[in-house]
Amino acid sequence: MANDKKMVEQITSMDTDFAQWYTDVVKKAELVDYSGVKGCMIIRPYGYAIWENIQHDLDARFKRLGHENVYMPMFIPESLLQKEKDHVEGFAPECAIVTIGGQNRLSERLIVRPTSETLFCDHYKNIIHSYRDLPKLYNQWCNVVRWEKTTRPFLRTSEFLWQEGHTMHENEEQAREETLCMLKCYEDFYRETLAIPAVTGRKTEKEKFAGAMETYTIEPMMHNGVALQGGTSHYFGDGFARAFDITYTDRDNKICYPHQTSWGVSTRMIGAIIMTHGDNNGLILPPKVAPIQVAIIPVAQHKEGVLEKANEIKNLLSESFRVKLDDSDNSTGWKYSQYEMKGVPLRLEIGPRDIENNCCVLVSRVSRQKTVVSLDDLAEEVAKALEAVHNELYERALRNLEEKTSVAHDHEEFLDIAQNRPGFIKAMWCGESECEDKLKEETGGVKSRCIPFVEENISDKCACCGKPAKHMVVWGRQY
RNA sequence: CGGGGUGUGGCGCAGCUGGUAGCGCGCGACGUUUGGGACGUCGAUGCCGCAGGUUCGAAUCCUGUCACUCCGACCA
Repeated sequence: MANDKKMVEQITSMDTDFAQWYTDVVKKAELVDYSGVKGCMIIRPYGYAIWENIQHDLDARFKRLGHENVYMPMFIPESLLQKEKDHVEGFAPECAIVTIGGQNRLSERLIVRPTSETLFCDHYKNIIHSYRDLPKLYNQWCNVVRWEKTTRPFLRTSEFLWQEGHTMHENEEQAREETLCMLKCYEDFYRETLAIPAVTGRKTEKEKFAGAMETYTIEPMMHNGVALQGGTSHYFGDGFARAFDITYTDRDNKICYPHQTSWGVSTRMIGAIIMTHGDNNGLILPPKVAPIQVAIIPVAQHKEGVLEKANEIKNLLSESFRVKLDDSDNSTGWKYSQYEMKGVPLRLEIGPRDIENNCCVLVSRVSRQKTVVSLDDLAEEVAKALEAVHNELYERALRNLEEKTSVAHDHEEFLDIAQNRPGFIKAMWCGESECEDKLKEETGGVKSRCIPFVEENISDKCACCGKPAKHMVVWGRQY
C-alpha cells in the first residue's frame, strides 16, 4: 500500500496550504474548539491530555533541579506593572484591564497578568532578606492573557497556559548559570520527550524580552521551514530587584541586590508538535506525550474470542502504556483512519487469524509499516515500537531542519535564499539592529532567530552592510 | 490594526433576482456486514451568528456588530 496515499479527505494537503492544513488538523483531531471570545480557545480533552503529559514531564524536570511550585494572583495592580520601565513598554499594548469590580469602578485598574515578573518581585521583596534566603527557585503553572491582534489555536491565543519560572540568586554568575541551565532543560525536553530538534542560542538586542539583559531561546523548525519561538530563558541582572527594592544582606554583612531569571514554555509547544511531526493524514504525536500510545483495533470483533483476547491484551499493556481498545461498531477501516488522524503512535490489530497464531499486528503511525509480533513478549515489542516511533520522528525532523538550513555568504546570496528557499539562513552579522531591520524589510519578514552557542565563521563581513562581522546569526521567518 | 473570504441541524455545503429551509455525511433504532473510511429500512435534529432597519412578508435587501479564516504589520 502506498504510504503517501491521502486517506483523510477532510484535511487539506499541507503542500496545498500549510496554514489551512494546520487548522484542519487541530479541529479534526479534536484538540480545540473555538469559544465566543476572540482568540480564546477551548482545549478539548484530547488536546488537554497532551498538555497534562507535557506538564507532568516538565514539572518533574524542574523539581529535580530544585524548583518549587507556587501560585500567584491573576491580577496585577497597574502601578505594580509600571515599576520596571522596559517591561511596561513591552507589555502595555497587549494588556487586558479590569476596571469594574462588582458594581463599582475600581480605584486602581487591575491588569490581567500577561506574565508575572512584577508579582514575583513584589513577593520576593517580602521574603528575601539574607543570602540564606537565596537562591529562590519558584515556578508556577498558570494562564496568562495577551490581547493579540491575530490568533491561531496554540500558536497565538489571547489566553494561553504556560509555566513561568522566576528565580533569585546571590550574584550574576549564579543567575546566568540558572538561565542557561533552564534553556538546556527545555532543549532536553524537546529532544527527549517531544522528539523535536531545535537551534538554541542568544537573542539579539532587538529581539530580547522586555526588561531582560539577556534572552536565550529554543527555536524548532516547523515542517514548512518556518521557525517557532519554542521557549525562552531570561537573565535580568538586578534591574527588577532595584525597581522593586529587593535587597538582601550578604556574607560580609553588605546590602546587595539579588540577580534574577525567568523562563517559560507554553501550550504553543502543542502547535510545534503538530507542525513538526504531522502529515497529510493528520496529527502524529510523540509517544511520550500521546494521550493514547496504543490503539487496539479488534478485527472481526463479533467472532468468538476476539474481544476477549483484545481485552486481555489491553489489560496487559495498560500496566505500562496508555492504551485504548476501540470496540465500537465502526468499521475497522474507519478506526484506522480515525486514530491516524488523531496521531496515535501505534496501532495494534488483533483478529481471529492472529489469535490462531498467537500473535498480533503492530502498525507504526510514522511509517505505516505492519509488523507481526508474538503475544508472548508483547509488552517488550510495544515498548520497542514506541521507541522506534520517537526516534524516527526525531530523525525525520532533524533531517528537515538540516535540509532547510542554508548558508549565505553575502547580501545578494542572503536575499536570494530568503526569496527562494524556505528555512533557516546562517549568515554573519555586524551587531547593528539597523541591519536586522533592513534585512527584515528587504525579505518581507526574515528576522534573526538567535546567535547560536556554536558559531561558524562563514565570512568576516556582515551579510547586510559588509562591515566587519561580530557574530553568526541564524535567520528565519517565524510564527 | 490594514486587505480579502466566511457565518444556514454535530460536520461539509446548497438556497441569496424576497413568500417562512434543503442535500450529503454524521446521529438514534433494527437487520445484514467486518484485515484500510460497509449497506439496507425507519427515525430525530434548525431563533439561517447577533442587533436594528426596509417590507404585508427577510436566510435572502440595507446598516451596525460579533466571531472564524487566509494574507500582511505586532507579539510566547
